[in-house]
This record gives sequence, C-alpha cells and structure tokens, in this order.
Amino acid sequence: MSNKATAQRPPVDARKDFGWALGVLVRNYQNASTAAIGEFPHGTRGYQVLIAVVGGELPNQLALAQHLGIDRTVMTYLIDDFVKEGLVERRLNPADRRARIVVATDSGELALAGLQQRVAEAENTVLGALAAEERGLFRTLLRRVACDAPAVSEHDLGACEAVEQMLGSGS
Amino acid sequence: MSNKATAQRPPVDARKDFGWALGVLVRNYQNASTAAIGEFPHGTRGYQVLIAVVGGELPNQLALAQHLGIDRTVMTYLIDDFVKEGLVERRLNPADRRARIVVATDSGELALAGLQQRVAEAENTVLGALAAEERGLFRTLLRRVACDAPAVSEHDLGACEAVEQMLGSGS
DNA sequence: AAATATGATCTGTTTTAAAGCCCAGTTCTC
DNA sequence: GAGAACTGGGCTTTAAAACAGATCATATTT
Repeated sequence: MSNKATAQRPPVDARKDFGWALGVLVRNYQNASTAAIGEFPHGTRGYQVLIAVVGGELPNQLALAQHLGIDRTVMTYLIDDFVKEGLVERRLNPADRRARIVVATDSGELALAGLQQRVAEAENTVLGALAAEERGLFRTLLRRVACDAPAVSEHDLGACEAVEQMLGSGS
Repeated sequence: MSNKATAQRPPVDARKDFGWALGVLVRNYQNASTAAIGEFPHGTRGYQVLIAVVGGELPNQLALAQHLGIDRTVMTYLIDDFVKEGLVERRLNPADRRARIVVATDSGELALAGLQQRVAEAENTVLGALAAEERGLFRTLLRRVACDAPAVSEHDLGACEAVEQMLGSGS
C-alpha cells in the first residue's frame, strides 16, 4: 500500500535534500570554526563582525548589523565587548554625529589575521570531501549565490547594495 | 597608519568570507522555504523531518534527531505534532520494542510531494544568481560536502554512517 | 522653528536551543 | 533472575537570540 506511493513518485532520499545538506554544512562549519577561534568574544558571529569592521566598508553599526543579518540592538553590546577587548574603536562620524564609525585597532587587525588563518584551515577541513580545485569552485559559486542573490528580503538586498556601492571605488 | 596593515596584508573583503556567504545563503533559504511551505507544522525543520521519515531510512526517533542535528527531546513533540496532523504514525518495532518506527501515512506522503515542488521552486529562486547547470553543480558539491564530510563531530559522523549503511542496497 | 526621520542605546519580553536529571519500559548480558 | 544499557518521554534550568518599545541625540525636511 505504501509501495504505491514510492513506485509512482521518485523515491525520497533524505541525503539529496538541499536543506538537509545545507544544515549539515552549517553545523560542521559552526563546530569547526568555533573550535578554531577558541575564546574569541562572540564566537563565529564575533569573528564575522570583526571581518566586516576590518573590511571597513560598512559605515555604521546599523549597516554592520544588516550586513550580517543580526538585530541592531545586539550589535550594540557586541561592539561594546569588542571595545572592552581593545579590538575596535568607536569614533564619531564628523559628517553624521548620530552614527558611530567602528574602526579596528591594530590589535584587532592583528587578531583577525591570526584568526583568518585558523578559520581557513577549519573551512578546508569542513570541505574535506572536495578536491582543492572543487573547493575553490564551491567557494566561488557560494559567493555568487550570496552576493548576487535576487531580492528575497529587503534587508539583505539593501545590505548587498550598500556593499556594492562602497566597493565601486575600492577595488 | 592603518594603511600599513592593509598594505602588508591582503585586503580584507567581507563579501569573500565563507562564513558570511554561508550565513546569507542560509537566511535566504530559510525565508524562501518558510514562505513556500506556509503553515506546515514545524516550518523548515518539520519539512526536513518529514523528508527523512518518508525516506524511511532512519530506524527510530533518535536516529532521526541525529540525522538532522536536533535534540532528541525536541523530536518527541515534533513527532507528536505530526501524529496529531495525521502525517506520520508511530509503530512499535517488532524487532526492538524499545524503539518506535516512525512511518509516514499516505496523507503525509502526499503532503510531502506537494511541499517538495514548492520548496524546489524556492531553492531555485535562492540560487537565482547561478545558471541552471551551475545550480546542479552547486547542489552536487554541497551534497558531497555534507555526505562525505570528515569526522567533525561524532554525532554527524554516526548519522552519516547509519544512512550510508542502509543505503548500501538502495542505489 | 517645528515636525519628522535616523542612529545608537537601553529595557524589557518572548522565543528558542541546548543541557541536565529523572523515570518507565525494553532489551541484552551475565 | 539481576543488573547494565538503551529508547522514549517528561521536567527544569540555562544561555542565546530575536523582538518590540522607549529614550536621546542628531539630521533632514518643511
């Protein structure tokens, strides 16, 4: 009786589901990168915030939050902790004194450089099933998926546009 | 002053970070698939559980939970809700009456078939930046990354082994 | 100047995930 | 049969995160 369904429709294979594979990858990345960065303030999240800060393309905390898809109120104490650790500084934007420009300190840039190496190793471990060229290909495709994604939500779209605008001169 | 760092090290580009791109993809996938499946019991999670159940490869609730990387106590009331909706049934495993075999009802299989179509559309939207062949390539690479991942955690490894054992005859 | 909008912060509430402990029923080992 | 081990389930606690408002300073608009 249940044969009927599996005979009429293509068989369901849980391993082929895109969402499942994505979930496994995210979980593995989380575990591996968390282990790689150790006691860094806010874990993987904090690491990505620091990357965005050092990148220096996001003008204020709000843009930072939207870029990473996290709540703007979270960004406040996340940056607070970074300031406490001496990784970044909050500066007033002379052009718009409502906004705080978040700049990385030398210590922050140094810390990021170290972290990036270790995270890169972790990433390669996570992608261990692929050959070296395939890893590069996968990264490229993933980057395109993320950067050139169609408008799924205005949030991400806005963030992406903002980034692209600012990178127009920065290449 | 900060030019020194950017001159010595390769410039940091937030858009090139693997973790960031992965996060964007996951967020887009979540939004798109959530919209696609509508009021389905436990959202994207529930959808993936149903796939695994219909796939019929996971012997019990524990294996189901490990396969999807969620807590085993969560699986309890997740399956509870599915039973209430008539999507799945809990049967006693005659071979091991400690374990409950979770089987999809005809209604559940039908529901999944409908959902899969809509989710597939959502997935293609999310991957809209890629050409059709590239999408297939990306899916293949992602599947390999997930299925053949090296042992990052014993949890996932065990789940993957279990799946592969049971699929030994099914390809 | 007044009204409105924006960025950051603070204050809560709510949701969610994860972890731990305990119990009941079942199976396996000895 | 006794005891250990395992599955399912309930319960509580903890931490993280999302979410909604309110406040304050500043910018922009009218």
